[in-house]
Amino acid sequence: MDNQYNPKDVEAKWQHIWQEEQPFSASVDSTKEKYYLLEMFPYPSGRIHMGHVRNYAIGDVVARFKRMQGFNVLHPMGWDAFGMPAENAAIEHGIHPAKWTYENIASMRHQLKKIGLSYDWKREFATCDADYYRWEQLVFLKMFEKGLAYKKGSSVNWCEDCQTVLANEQVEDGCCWRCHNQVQSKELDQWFFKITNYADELLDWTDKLSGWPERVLAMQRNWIGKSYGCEIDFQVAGDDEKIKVFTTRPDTLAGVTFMSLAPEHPMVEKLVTAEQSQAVQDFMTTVERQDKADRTSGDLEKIGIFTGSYCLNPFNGEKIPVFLANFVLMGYGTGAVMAVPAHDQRDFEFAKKYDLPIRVVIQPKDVDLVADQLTEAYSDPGFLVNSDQFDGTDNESAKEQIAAFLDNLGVGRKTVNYRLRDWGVSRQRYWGTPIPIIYCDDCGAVPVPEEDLPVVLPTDVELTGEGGSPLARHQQFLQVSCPKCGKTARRESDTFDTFVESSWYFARYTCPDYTDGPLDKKAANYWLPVDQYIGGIEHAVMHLLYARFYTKILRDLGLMDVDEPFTNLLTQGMVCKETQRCPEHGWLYPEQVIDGKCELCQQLVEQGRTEKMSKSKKNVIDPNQLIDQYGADTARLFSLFAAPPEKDLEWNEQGVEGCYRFLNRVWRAVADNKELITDAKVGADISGEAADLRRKTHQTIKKVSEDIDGSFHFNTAIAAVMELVNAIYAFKSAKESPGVLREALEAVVCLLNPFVPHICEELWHAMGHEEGVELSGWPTWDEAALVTEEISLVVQVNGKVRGKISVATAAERQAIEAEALADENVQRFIGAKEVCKIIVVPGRLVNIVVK
RNA sequence: GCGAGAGUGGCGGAAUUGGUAGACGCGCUGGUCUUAGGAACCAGUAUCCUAUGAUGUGGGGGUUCGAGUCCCCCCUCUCGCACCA
Repeated sequence: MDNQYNPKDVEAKWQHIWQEEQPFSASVDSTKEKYYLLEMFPYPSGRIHMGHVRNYAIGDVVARFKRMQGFNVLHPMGWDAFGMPAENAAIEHGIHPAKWTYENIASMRHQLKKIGLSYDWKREFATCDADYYRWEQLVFLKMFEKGLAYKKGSSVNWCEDCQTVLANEQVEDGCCWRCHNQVQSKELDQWFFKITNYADELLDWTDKLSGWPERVLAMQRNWIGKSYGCEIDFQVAGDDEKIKVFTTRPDTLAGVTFMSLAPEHPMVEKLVTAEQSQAVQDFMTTVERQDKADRTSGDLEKIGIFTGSYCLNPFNGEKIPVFLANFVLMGYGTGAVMAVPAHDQRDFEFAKKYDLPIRVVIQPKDVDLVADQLTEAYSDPGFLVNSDQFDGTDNESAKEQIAAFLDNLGVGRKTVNYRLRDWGVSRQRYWGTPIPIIYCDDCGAVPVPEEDLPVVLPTDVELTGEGGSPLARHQQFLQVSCPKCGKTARRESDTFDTFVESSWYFARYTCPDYTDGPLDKKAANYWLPVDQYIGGIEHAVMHLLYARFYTKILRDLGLMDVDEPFTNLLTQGMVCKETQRCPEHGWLYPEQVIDGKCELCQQLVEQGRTEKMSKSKKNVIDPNQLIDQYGADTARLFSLFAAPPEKDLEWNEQGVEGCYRFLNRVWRAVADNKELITDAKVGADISGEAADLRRKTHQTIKKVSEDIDGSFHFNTAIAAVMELVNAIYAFKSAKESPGVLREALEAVVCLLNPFVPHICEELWHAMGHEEGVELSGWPTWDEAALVTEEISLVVQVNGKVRGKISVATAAERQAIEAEALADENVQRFIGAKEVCKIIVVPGRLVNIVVK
């Protein structure tokens, strides 16, 4: 072997071998315990960035570790290939989205292979492959059949100039990102998935996903937003119509002094009287303007307007005014709120502003609330007052009793409300999965017959960014005959939200080549659920919730038998770097700064905050350059060593060099001792320095095993191996005990293999092994080697360290106490004081308590 | 405002059940070897101090023989949600 560590040659060699021999391809084997490891697949933007390197390095550690432990590991990779950037590239550069996407995939695949990740590349697919999305179309048809996919009107951002629908991220300050025209809202008929049917199951399982970070579960619970309450009908005065409200506080019903409706409420037109018509018009204009301007800004002033109508409180028949209020949302509850100013802060502020009555109906025990002296709403528990037969009842039981009372009268009922809305999946875009529906004037929305799938996305389109989706103008695509009646019909031109593809790709990896349906049930049931899923926290709600929902859909369609897709979830932190700025040239790339000066004008560079690596701030490190300079193993090692996976990682060039130095040390440790350790065995009786190194070796095996397994403390695992390497360098009895040295070196190579696989394979073979290091298995520690004859204990006097003693491992308590008391410095601190207690913590310390 | 998490040397970060605070790495200091070194190796590196001594894990209380760790109050920061009726 070479005396010099040369990462380029070593990495090229092993990557070639892995390419040829495919040692990481997995197959169903019911005799072995499976382990499905998955990292969130990337969008093929064209370039790998440091966030990817970190994400995939973390995953690869687990994959290689589990494989060494003997698990049957599935570790696939693919491409989340539909989406807007491909269309934008087409508009800007005239490249077809398909060409752009597949070229990006090819270059990113090449980059990923240079990192040396242990993927089963045979399972790779892109979601824009018709072989993938055809099954998504089939699942959609089944969902349509079961009423889980349905159509309803919904508004989108619309640019009149470009004649196109805009995604939220294409709207900047209420204007179109391309032409800066004011964005309008437009009502379109769109497809929805009935995720609300699964709201309870999705919520209930959040208590059972013990392998997920608590904050992700909290975010999902919050998102689902289940609340228990009551729906109450308020009769409109002088009319048959009723206004339905949802409230979580039926106990405050007697305190209702007005009603607030969302400005978009369907009954508004009917309720507004002639006298109020102009005022309401003005109000509506204000609110519309506000809506756009305030989407990004914070608090909004609470404003409202009287409709001129009244409704009746079903509890006491009181006539109360109906207002429109800007803070009432049509999307939550029923879009109408019974206002109780004494006990709800928003209602309180509103009542104060418009001089509406306030009536206290909940009294706390200790203070006496007086309506016109309140400075804020009282929303804590208490007893009912001003509520007729319910006076004196505590408000918690009053919730039940009043709900029952209303139910009896037929004007109210207990209900459950969710913040979660159904999932809108229609996108007026080209680069996505076509929705397999045909519209017929006579038959309505007709599903494409299964045998006609896939509905293939046509490639002969022109993207201009104007005039809406190219599919909506593509006559050959649009014109079909109705599958039911044969008449001329029109194909759906919308495509799916790309979150649909990412909601089941993990299942398709278990059987990517299956041609008889979306999933090979046997393979899916063997591999799923994913044992460990790894990705960014930014997907905490949308992607992860949709994937959970879709899993339940696939289960209920009988395609597989799992309830939840991901048993354990790891959300890794961002990769950050210090920003640098030139007073004249703005943000600078790291390589533009030479000795703290701007390369363009020699001015002193200002050091900015450490922020997430991003092109716009130019605080980026290109993984390709890094790998060229130091090799993939160094890049991997640094991203695993500098911070625990779930925390943000601060990039530091000197830290990278430190990792490179460490790998050099490891290399030399083997190279320098190669002859000496050939065929060396651990001797029968070893003592002194050799026993110490052997203990260190086995301690390290234990520590690294425990740090990786389950807890992902990669940084401390690597630190432990560094200590072992330091011990190897300090070992002076190599000639006498080459076997102990060999054992230590082999441990280093095995333990490091999941982190830096190229160098480890090379060193493993250099040490004379025929088989690969992965096949050698994960090393196990020998408890006997951990035992020492003597241990060192700390002696404290009143909790402060005053000395150190060395005692036999098996020493009795009495002997330890005596030894501790005999220590000279300890005696000095005891002095004339009385020893009242001696605490002995085995293996740790002795604490002498004196008075 | 609500929810979640965090605050430890010059820096990134370590510290099972409460049990030697600062592992490991970076940086820095000194040394060895070298024509030279930004290579390699060795030693040192929380603060104060003459000290075998005192202080020290955001601040203030408390529990304990003993608190970075447990309890109470407060401060700061990060993330998520935000008029949710």
